[in-house]
Amino acid sequence: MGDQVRRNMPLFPMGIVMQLTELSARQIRYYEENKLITPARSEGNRRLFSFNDVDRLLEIKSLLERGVNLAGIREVFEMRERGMQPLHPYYRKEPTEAELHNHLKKELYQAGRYGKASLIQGELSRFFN
Amino acid sequence: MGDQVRRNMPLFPMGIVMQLTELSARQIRYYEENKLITPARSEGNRRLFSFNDVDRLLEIKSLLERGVNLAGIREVFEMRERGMQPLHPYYRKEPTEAELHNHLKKELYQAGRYGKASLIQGELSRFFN
DNA sequence: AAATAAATGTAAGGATTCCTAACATTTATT
DNA sequence: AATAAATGTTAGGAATCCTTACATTTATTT
Repeated sequence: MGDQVRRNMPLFPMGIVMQLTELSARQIRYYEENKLITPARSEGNRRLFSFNDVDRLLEIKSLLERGVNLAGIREVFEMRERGMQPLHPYYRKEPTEAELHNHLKKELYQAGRYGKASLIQGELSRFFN
Repeated sequence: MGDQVRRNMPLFPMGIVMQLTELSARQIRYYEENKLITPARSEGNRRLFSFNDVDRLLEIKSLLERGVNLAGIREVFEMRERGMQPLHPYYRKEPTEAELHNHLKKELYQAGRYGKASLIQGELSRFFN
């Protein structure tokens, strides 16, 4: 339990995360804009990223490289949060039904391969122990 | 081996390290001035601290709270680096002989107690796994 | 193929964080 | 009391990051 706390501690500034993930500031901010990450902020409004944030960014990058778009990635994350059960159309809100689900399925289908393994392609935290 | 690499990665800016250690910027810079830590620098000359740096700072703080002065802490660190063998007066340079050794010994003597355990009193890295 | 949308680049202006240097203060040692 | 050690405080300047807006590239849709 304290583990999640630690992994969520706001620690890294933008510059470091850019190096760690090899993403541009623009990309990182755009992903935040799209609710894929929610880094903390300093008193002066600067982003402070946690291990979990960095992990997420690495995963986002990996999925993007596999051709999944941001909407798809959002789905993946939501699925994970809801406990791995894929969303049923019945529970969907407004804009879709099976479409999005199928779309995602299709996207993920041809993605069952290896990531680029740019350096770390999973959990950054596991990198530090 | 890659472990040491990771623990030496420059990751944290001054502000975060201040929070993590509850030390002032002045203190941290002063300890660097006295060769107790050697944080990396960004291209723009900003300090970037590693896990090892933070660990060291926490240890410095703990030793200071136990009454050890900076010279004593320097000795402790040197001893550790040289493989735990306490320095023999014979090998000392110029300014001292048994004095410093005794001084240190005396300092450490009344210090065989518990630290304040401000939050983390050992290895920060162990905090993240 | 043209239009639209998604993802990223780039630039400007401003705010925050950090830097060094210098001097002041507090605490301990001589 | 004088000196030294450790820390505080302030000033001026530089680096990093912020948001906003517009441009470009790439993919999708009509």
